[in-house]
Amino acid sequence: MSFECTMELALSLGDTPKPFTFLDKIQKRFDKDLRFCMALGPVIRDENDRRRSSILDPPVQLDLLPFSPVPRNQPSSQLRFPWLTEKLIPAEPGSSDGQRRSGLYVNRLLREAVAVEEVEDAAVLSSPNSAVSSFQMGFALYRSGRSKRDLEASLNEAETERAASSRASDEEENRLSRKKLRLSKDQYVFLEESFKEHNTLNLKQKLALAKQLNLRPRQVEVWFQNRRARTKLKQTEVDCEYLKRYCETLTEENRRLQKDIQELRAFKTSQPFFMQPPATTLTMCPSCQRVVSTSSTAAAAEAAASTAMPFAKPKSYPFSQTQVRAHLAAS
DNA sequence: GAGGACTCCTATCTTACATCA
DNA sequence: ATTGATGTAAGATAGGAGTCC
Repeated sequence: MSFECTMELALSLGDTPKPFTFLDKIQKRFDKDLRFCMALGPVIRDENDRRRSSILDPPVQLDLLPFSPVPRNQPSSQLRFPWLTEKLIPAEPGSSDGQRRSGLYVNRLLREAVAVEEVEDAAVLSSPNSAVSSFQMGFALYRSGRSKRDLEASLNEAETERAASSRASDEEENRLSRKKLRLSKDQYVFLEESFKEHNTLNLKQKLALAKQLNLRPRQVEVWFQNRRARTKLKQTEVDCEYLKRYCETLTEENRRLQKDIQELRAFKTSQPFFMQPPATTLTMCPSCQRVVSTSSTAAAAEAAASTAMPFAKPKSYPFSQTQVRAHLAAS
């Protein structure tokens, strides 16, 4: 049960808040178990506004002043405002902490209102905040003793009534705009197939796809964006794994070559007069099993030493992904 | 060159859903 | 069988950068 009334909007600034006169009037007129509710809703001026109101209603209602538990002599500035508890209105997706704590998400309502227009004319709006220009602030009293659950239930009830009187498409859009979309399997498969063909869309393709899948163009656009981002992420993970394995292979190879160098040096020291290096030495890469010719053993040793720390100071990655994969596949 | 429209990328939030104790 | 906690995948948003006109 609610009571509509006209009242003064009192603001108290500074350190010595004065008691609001309308509080006395209210408490004399009604029983003491009252609450004060402020509502934020759309101005309904014409049929378009009325259609929008099916999305925007019920107005955001804020339970401001719990009269009964607060002693009369307590300064109103010390009242705890319930919208700071984050309970009355759910957090807005993507909002900053500051916005989230405020619990009042006008932008959300604005966007939801815009969503209706977007569906109606398939226009892609780049600035969703521009469509709804004005709100009216309404004040109402309602009897306390009702929990927030009751309040929400009554809001839902009111919303149901309003929704029933609005167009079916609005109702559907209202539901969709509040619930997260889950693509059907068919939609998903179709989008996947499209993505395989081309992972970016031009405007024409996007509109065609949206029409075919009964989605909004923006939804198709977002799906492709997310798909690209997650494909890239997975590819990065795969590449990272490849590089890790390649690095391990090189490290092992380097360790073995260092050991060979030590053995050759030891051999050279023990038999200096018989150490006549051949003009050409054939060596085999242990990973890819390719035979490599070098002009001398010393050159081979030098070449081996130069690969000792291939990732120590990389200026840039020296191999293409294809080369790395071919190398790993061969090994 | 300035500015608007548009797209893409990236980071992040939010929600639906699955899994498990 | 149910339920709450938790993790993950995916839809959605915001903001910055680049491009085109």
